[in-house]
Amino acid sequence: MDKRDRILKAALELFNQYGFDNTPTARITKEAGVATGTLFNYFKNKEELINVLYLTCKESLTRRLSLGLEQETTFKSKLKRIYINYIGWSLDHTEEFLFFQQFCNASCIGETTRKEGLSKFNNIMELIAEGIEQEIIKKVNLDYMSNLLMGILNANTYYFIDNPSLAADAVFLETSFNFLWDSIKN
Amino acid sequence: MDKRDRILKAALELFNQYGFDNTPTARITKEAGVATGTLFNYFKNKEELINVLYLTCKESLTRRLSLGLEQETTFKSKLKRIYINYIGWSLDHTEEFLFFQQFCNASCIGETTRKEGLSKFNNIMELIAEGIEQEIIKKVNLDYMSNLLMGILNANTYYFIDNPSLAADAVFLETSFNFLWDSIKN
DNA sequence: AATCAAATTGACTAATCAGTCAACTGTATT
DNA sequence: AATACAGTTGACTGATTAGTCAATTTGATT
Repeated sequence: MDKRDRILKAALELFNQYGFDNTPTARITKEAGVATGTLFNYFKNKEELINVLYLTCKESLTRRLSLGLEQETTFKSKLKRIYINYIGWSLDHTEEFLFFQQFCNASCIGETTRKEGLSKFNNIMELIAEGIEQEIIKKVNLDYMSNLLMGILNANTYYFIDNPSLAADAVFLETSFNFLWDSIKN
Repeated sequence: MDKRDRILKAALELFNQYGFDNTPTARITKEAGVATGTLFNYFKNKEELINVLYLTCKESLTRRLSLGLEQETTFKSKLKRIYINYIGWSLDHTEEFLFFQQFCNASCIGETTRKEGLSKFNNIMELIAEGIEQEIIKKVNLDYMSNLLMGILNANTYYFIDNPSLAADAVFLETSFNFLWDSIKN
């Protein structure tokens, strides 16, 4: 792993544990095993570091979300695939998931970064819009629907992270998806 | 309003806007119109200040949640009352709601404070447990259920805060509750 | 071996901030 | 008027930290 990656990895863990402002850059570089100055060779400043981290994580997540999506034929099965991919990614990348939860609304993430991150969800938003149009799910504002879906999704994910053994339990995974589905289905 | 209250109010707004570590105590006292030393007459240190703030807000919320609850007779109507009270409180106390969202898991809130805050929800947890026992709502782990309920509740609340005009719309309020109810009902 | 550029280093600086404390103020009591 | 005292003040201190930069190392090329 090159120095840039080691810095990103150390920053991820330390930002999660201590927060952005309570993590000295000296601590990050020490954890990464490089000199304090090296961080500023790869990143203009501490803010750029966390913004790069944000986009890197988001990209990793969105790649995972579309995995196997083309095989699914119905709206419900597509949504379920996304649901399972989201939880799977979060269990495989717990640090990254928790990083999002903590920093998705933090002011150290710039407006540009946030928008770039959101745009990666465009195709999912389109899928949901279709579901509403075709009256498969309840007819409400798209903003409302996506907001609610994220709320349910994250609540479930937190639970699976706290109880990782349940994630292997296909029955419970199905049950948990039904909480989401029953909420929105027409 | 006495100086203590002015300090709490200023801290609430500034912590929300800039975060705990990015809010100098000097800024809080300036906003409150008192000297920098005065903060430390009322609070041992900056951490005690945010912990007191947390418990003060939580108490205000829990008082509101039980408002008119005794008039409701069925499980569903009780839950709906709590739902409406929660959203109503959050709209009346947006700063306090956002404070919770930002700091409920922050490390500056002590373990003791967090436990004391959680205990205020005990009677609501009991209500939910009854709903499960009586098979009115789906049979799952109480932790899972409360986690999911909070997720749906907060997602809805965020939406109402962003679209305050909708909160006066009784039909939409009903619709939004049905997303929650349909998710959990048996 | 000699040369050069790019990467890396870590001591250092300028700035910031939590909390202290000696001095001051206003009010109550005698 | 004198005394006492709780509340308030804000200049100050010791500690911390983001970012700099001149010196050093590395590794490729001739």
